[in-house]
Amino acid sequence: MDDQPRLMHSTHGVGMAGHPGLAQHMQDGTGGADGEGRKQDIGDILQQIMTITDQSLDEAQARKHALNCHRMKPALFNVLCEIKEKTVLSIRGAQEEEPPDAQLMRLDNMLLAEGVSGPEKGGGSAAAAAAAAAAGGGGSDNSVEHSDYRAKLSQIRQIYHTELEKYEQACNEFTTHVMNLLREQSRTRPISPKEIERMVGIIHRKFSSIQMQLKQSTCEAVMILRSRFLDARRKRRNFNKQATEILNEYFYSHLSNPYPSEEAKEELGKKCSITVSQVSNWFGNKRIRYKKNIGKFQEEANMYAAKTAATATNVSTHGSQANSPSTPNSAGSAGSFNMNSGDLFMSVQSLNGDSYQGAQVGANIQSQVDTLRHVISQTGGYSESLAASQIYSPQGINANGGWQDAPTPSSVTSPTEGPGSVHSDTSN
DNA sequence: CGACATGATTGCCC
DNA sequence: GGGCAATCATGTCG
Repeated sequence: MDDQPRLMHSTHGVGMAGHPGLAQHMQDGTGGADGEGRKQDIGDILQQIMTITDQSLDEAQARKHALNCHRMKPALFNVLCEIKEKTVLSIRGAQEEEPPDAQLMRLDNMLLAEGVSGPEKGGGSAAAAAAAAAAGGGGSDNSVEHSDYRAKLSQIRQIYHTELEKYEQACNEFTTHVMNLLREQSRTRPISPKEIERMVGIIHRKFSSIQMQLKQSTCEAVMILRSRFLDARRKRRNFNKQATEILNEYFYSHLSNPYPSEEAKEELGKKCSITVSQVSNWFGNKRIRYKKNIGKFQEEANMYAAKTAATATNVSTHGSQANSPSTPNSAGSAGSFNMNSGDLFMSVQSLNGDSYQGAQVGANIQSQVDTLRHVISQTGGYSESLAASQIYSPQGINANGGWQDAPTPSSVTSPTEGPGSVHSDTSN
C-alpha cells in the first residue's frame, strides 16, 4: 500500500513541479544529474500508467478521492479550466454563432398552416376545409375525399407529434445524461459549467437538426397528400341532375341578368350540394356557352321557361310574387332570389319565334303567356351577332355580347327584387 | 373510339 | 375581385 503515496507524489510532480521541470530540462538540452532524477520520475509515472489497469476499482476510487481532496486541486482545476476556455471554447464559440434558421421557420409556418403543428382540432379541419374549398369539393364523392384527406392529415399529424415527443424525450434524456457525466467528470478533469452549457447547446442543435428532418419529411408528406387530393379536383364529376336542374332554372329565370349574388350563390350551392365557387364556375360556363350558341340552348331555355311559368302561374294565384320552383321557401327571405316577371318574360318571349313548338311547353304556359303578352310586345331589336338565330331573340344580350337588364315593367314586376337581380353591369 | 358535354383552371381585363 | 374567354381534362354517349 505504499504505492499510493508514491503515485500521489508523482502526480504532483507531473502536474505542478514535474512538468515545468521537464520543460526546462528540455530547453536546457543538458542531461545533468538533476535531469537523470526527472527521467526517473517520468519513467515511474509511465510505469504506473502502464499498470493502472491492473489496479482494482477500489484502488482507483481511493486514488480519485485522494486527488479530489488534494489541497491544490481547486486552484489547479481553475487554471486548467481557464486555459481550456481561452483556447478551445473561444475558438469554437466564435464559429458556432448561427443565424436564425429561415428554413426551419418556413417549415414551422407550413406545418402550422396545414394544421399539423397547430392546435388540435381547429387548425387541421380548417386546413382541410380550405383544401376542400380550393378543390371545390361539395358532393358526396368530395365529402368522401374530404374526410379521406382529413383522416390522412390527422394520421400525419399524429405521427409527427409522436415522433416529436420521442425526439424531445430523447433529447432531454441525453442532455441530462451528458450533463451528469460531465459534472461527474468535472471532478477529475477541467470542465467548466460554461463548457457543459456549450455541450448542451450542441446536443440541442443536433436534436433540432433531427427535428428539422422530421418537419421536412412531414411537410413532404403533407404536400404529397395535398397534391394527391388537389389533383383529384380535376377528376371532374358531373353535377347530379337535380343540381343541374336547379341551376338551369335559376339561370333561365334570370336570363336577363344571370349573375347570382353571393347570397344567391350560397343558397344555390346549398340546394345543389356544391360549393359557391362551383356555382360561380357553373354560371360562368353557362353564360359564356349560352352566349356563344344561343340557338343550341333555346330548347332548354323554353323548357325551363315553361317550368318556371307553370310554377309561377300556380303561385301567382295566391299572390303577386312568383317564386322560382327551386326556391319554394325563399319568398321574402333576404337571401332569396325571387324570380321577377321580367326574367320570366326573357325566357318565354321566344314563344313568339317561328321555331317555337307549342307542344314543347305544356298547355299551362298559355295563361302565363297571356299575362305577359303586353310585355312581349316590347321586344326590342336583335343584335347582328345573333343574326344566325334571330328567331330566338334573347333580349338580355346586347350587341357587344354582354348581358343587359331586361325591361321590367312595374305592372308585372314584383316590387322588391331579389338580390340575384341587383347586378347591373349593362351599359354599353 | 371519337365527338361532344361539362366542370375546372388560367390569364387577362376592368 | 369578379367576369370573360380560352383551354384543359374528364365524363358520357352513340
